Amino acid sequence: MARPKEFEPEEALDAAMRQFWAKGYHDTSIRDLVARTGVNYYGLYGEFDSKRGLFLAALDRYRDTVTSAFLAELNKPGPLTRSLSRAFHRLAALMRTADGRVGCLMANTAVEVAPDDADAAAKVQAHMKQLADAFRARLAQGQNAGELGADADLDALAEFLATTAYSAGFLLRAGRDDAFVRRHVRTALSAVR
Amino acid sequence: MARPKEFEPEEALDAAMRQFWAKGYHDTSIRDLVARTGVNYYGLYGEFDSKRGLFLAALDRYRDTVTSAFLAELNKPGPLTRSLSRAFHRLAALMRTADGRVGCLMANTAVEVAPDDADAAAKVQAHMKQLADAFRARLAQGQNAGELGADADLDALAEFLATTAYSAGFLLRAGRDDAFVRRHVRTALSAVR
DNA sequence: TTTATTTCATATCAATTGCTATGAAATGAG
DNA sequence: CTCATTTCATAGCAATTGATATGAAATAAA
Repeated sequence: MARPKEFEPEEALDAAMRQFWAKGYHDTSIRDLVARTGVNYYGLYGEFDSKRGLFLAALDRYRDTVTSAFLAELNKPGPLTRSLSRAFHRLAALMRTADGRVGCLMANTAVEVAPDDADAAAKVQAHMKQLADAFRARLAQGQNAGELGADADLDALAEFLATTAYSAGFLLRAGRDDAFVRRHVRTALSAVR
Repeated sequence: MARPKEFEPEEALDAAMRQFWAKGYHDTSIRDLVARTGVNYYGLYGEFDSKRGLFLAALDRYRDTVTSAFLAELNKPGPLTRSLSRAFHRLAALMRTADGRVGCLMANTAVEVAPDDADAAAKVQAHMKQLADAFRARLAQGQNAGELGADADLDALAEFLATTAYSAGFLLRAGRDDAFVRRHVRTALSAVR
C-alpha cells in the first residue's frame, strides 16, 4: 500500500556523488542535489538524513565504484611495471567525467572537508590505507617475481604510490593536461625499483 | 585631514591569508575575515573591493611570503641532494601554522576554487610554473656540478618536484604525520639521479 | 469504491551569506 | 573653535542556505 518511490536510491546517490565530485561540498546546495538527482527534498532526506549524510554516503559510493575500478585494473595480471603504468593510465581516465577534470573525490575531500569533519577525515584516511595496502600487495607480488630489488622498502613505496595517485587527481583538477600527468607518473614510477 | 585608518593593510592581508589558508574560500565568511583581521567592513571593502578580491590578494601575499621563504631555502648553497632535502623539510614546517596542518594555500585553492574561478586558476598555474622553474634552475646547477646524470630529464624532474611540494602540503592537510611526509619526500627524491 | 498510507511538489522557516547604508567619532585645514 | 572629510561601528538589505511543514497525488488493502 501507499504511493511508490519514483527514484532508485543507488542512482540518486550516484548523481549526488558526481555533484559533490565536481563542485565540492560547500559549493553544492541541497537545491543543486535535488536538480541533479531528480529526487525531491522528501526523498533525499528520507533516504540520507541530511546534506552531510548524503555526502558521507557519496564517499562510500566513490570507494565502491571509482576506486574499485582502479584497484581492479591494478590487480590485472602482467609485469609489475606495466601493471602500475596501466593502472595510473586508467586512473587518469577515471578522474575526467562529463563534468570535466574533477580529480579524485577523496583527495578533494581531504583538502576541503576533512580538516573540519572527523567522519569525512576517517573515510579519507581509510581510503588512503586501502590504496597503500593494494599497492603494497602488488609490489610484494612483483618482488617475489624478481621484478623489484630484494632490498626495496615496500611500505614506503606503497605509501608513495598511493600519494602519487592523489597527486594525479590533483594535477587533473588543477587543469594540467594529460601529457603533464603522464610525465609526472612516469617520473614517479622511476622510483619503483 | 580626516580620521586616520586604524589598521595596517599588509597586516590585515596577512591575517586574511591565514584565514583562507586554514578554512578555504567558501567556508570563510566576511564576518570571519572582519573578526580575524580586526578591520571592519568599510576598511576591508575599501582596500580589497570584495571577498573575492581579498582572496586573490591573499594568493599574491602567499606567493610573496610563504613561497618566497621556501624558494630562499632551496637556493641556499650546498650539495643538490642536501639542498632539496632541506628545502622540503622547511616546506613541511611552513605548512603547519597556528591554525594546525593547513597545507599549501595554492594547492588547496587548486582543488577548491580554481575549477570555477579563472583568475584564481591563473594564479595557481603561475605558482606551479614558478616552483617548477626554481627546481629546474637548481637541478641544472647540480647537473653542472656533476651531482646529476647528464641524461637526466630536467624538465620532467622539475615538474615532478613541484608536484611533490604540493603533495607534501596535501599530506599534511590530510592529517598525515611528519614521519609519513618525510618518508614520501625521501622516496620522491630517490627519483632525482 | 473507500480509505489509510506513503511520496510528490512546493511553500515556508530561521539563519547566514555578501554587501551596502547610516550616523557617530576622529582627524586636520581654515 | 568650526567644519569638511574620512573612518569606525553597526544596522540593514535581498538572496541563499539547510531543513521542515503542508496539502495534493498515487497506491494497495478492505
